[in-house]
Amino acid sequence: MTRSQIPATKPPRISDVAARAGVSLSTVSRVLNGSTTVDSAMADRVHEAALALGYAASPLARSLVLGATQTIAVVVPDLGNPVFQAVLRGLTSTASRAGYHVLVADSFESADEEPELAMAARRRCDGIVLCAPRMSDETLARLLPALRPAVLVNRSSDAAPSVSVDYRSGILQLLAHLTELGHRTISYVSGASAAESDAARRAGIRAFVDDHPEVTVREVPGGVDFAAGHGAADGVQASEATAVLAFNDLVAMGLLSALSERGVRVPQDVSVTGFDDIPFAAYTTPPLTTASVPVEALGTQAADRLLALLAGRAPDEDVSFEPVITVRGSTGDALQR
Amino acid sequence: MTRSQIPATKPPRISDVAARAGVSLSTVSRVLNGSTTVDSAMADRVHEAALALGYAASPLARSLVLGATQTIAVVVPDLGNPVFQAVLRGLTSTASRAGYHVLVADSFESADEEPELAMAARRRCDGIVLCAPRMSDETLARLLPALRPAVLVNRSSDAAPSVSVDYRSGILQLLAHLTELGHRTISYVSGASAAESDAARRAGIRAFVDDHPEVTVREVPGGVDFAAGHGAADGVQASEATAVLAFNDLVAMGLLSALSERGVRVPQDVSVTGFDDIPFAAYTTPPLTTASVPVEALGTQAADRLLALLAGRAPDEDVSFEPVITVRGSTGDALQR
DNA sequence: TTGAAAGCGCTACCAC
DNA sequence: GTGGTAGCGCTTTCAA
Repeated sequence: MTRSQIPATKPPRISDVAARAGVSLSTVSRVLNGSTTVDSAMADRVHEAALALGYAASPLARSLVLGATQTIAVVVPDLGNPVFQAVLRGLTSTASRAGYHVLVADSFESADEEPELAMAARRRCDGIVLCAPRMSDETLARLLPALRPAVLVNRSSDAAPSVSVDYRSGILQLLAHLTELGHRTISYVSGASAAESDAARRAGIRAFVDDHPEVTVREVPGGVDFAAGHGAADGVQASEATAVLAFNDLVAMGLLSALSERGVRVPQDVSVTGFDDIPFAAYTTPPLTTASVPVEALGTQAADRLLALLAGRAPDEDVSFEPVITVRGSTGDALQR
Repeated sequence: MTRSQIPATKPPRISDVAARAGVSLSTVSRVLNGSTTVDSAMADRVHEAALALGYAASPLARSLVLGATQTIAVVVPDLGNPVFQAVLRGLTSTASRAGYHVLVADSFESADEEPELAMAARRRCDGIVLCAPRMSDETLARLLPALRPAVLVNRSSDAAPSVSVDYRSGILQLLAHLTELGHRTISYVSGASAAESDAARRAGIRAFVDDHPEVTVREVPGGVDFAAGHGAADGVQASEATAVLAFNDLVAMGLLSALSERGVRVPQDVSVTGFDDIPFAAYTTPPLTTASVPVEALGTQAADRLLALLAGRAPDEDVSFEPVITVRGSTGDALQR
């Protein structure tokens, strides 16, 4: 190949700048870090030399001596999930404003590899944001001391600050909405059973059913993505429910798709709700009734807490966002059946 | 706060392992890097000590001495765009399989800050993948030598390998499809005018119109997201076109939404096409006819090339993916009008 | 085969 | 105010 991929010249080092400016390394370092008072003529010469050479201190060397990398890591279970994409986005935005870089690690839904992945990421930076919904409490507890400073997303611990969503509240609102429409037999297409967020939805369902004996909710095994929703169609039809609560919007969309293939009309034959209100929920056929979650805020707030920790400040209290339900076309009156 | 966020103990250093195993630093390093032959009894002692101490070499220190960080960076203009999300996903998957970490930098559509952002990211890692559709050729040419090794996404250069999409071909296929349906007056809702991918679409349109004098294509200023598509509805209606080519799926979805609000039926009143075939394009109302782009492959192929460069191998030839059009419900016969 | 020591590039302490 | 110099934690010659 004709195009060389090796940088033409190695980047200049601090000694090059010192030599060119005719001063010591220490002086260059001082000038460039704007610390102590330096003779202004000297400072000028240093700046001039640095500029001419295109010098910038090696972040690697600085990090080693300073003990700080100006980088934070985020571990997510699936970068293909709009929720984690939004978290990453919020995180990146807040981190970069504070001069921090972001290292991203995708565990590809493999809870087994998460501890190692998190540790590896953590060792190359100053702190970590962990989105590990399926990691066991024991593993998390064992891991956290080595990960600190760390912030948790969607799970709580007394060993680290956290930001989460009140899934229980969201599911209660969704159930109230469906009940109001006259639905009495409802299916819940569940998510990953090990996840705290699935447990929270279940708890909400139990609480609601206890208060409303006339309502029956049956669980249909699901998952967290399109395919899981699509595959749950059999179970949903078998349940004879008039409405179904899908674990999240992705599952709801997969279900919508499978239902449409079978000629089942939504919401005339069955109502469907999602969860999260991802940007595309408004554009499905029919548009999805769902519980809106401020997903990007999850990322910014997690970053805020981690940055506080890194700055030696006390992080804000743990926060739990209340979803707000958004009624669209996928839910309708049970009597229409 | 009761929960300390400072790691209980500083991580063990190589000297701790050496002391515990009763050997020199050099020996520990050799054993752990599996290089030269070492006495097996000694090696055992070292491994034992390392395990007991939970030792892992500081990536920072290793990077400094080795001159390699095992990290690659990716710069994207907008992490909220499904296309770049997919690129990131593909990249992360390939990189992690090769033992590389990924640093992600979002320029938030600010072309001005991209050079600095890219440089800052590049300095902390071994190579970079650049998605900078709006950066000027001059800036790119100036930047590239300092960024190398680098791989470009969706723009070509003789100074770096690249992977891209043949937008021209995709737009030609879309136009052929619409023309076949009888459409003669078509609107093109454009993207960012500085982007090479927009220029490629324009070139396709010009070529098509040259060959098909009976077809007229008028340009309506657009953008790259939902809002841009929504805002283009006025222009589209004013153009009296029977079909519209949206810059991408996001723009198409925004347009679909605005059209629906105005009571314009798709595809009865006007046909709409997108571009990219993002995962949600199949779920819009109506489902979107679009040109499918193997967007995750863009990321994996970019990573492959960068990893080749880093391994001192010759990267594969530049690749240009041919979109394949996927006809769904948003396009229909022009005669239905 | 093993250990001592140099050095990756930088910052910060300590004399001057 | 400025310049030596130790040292961040590690790998890798070079001797022994």
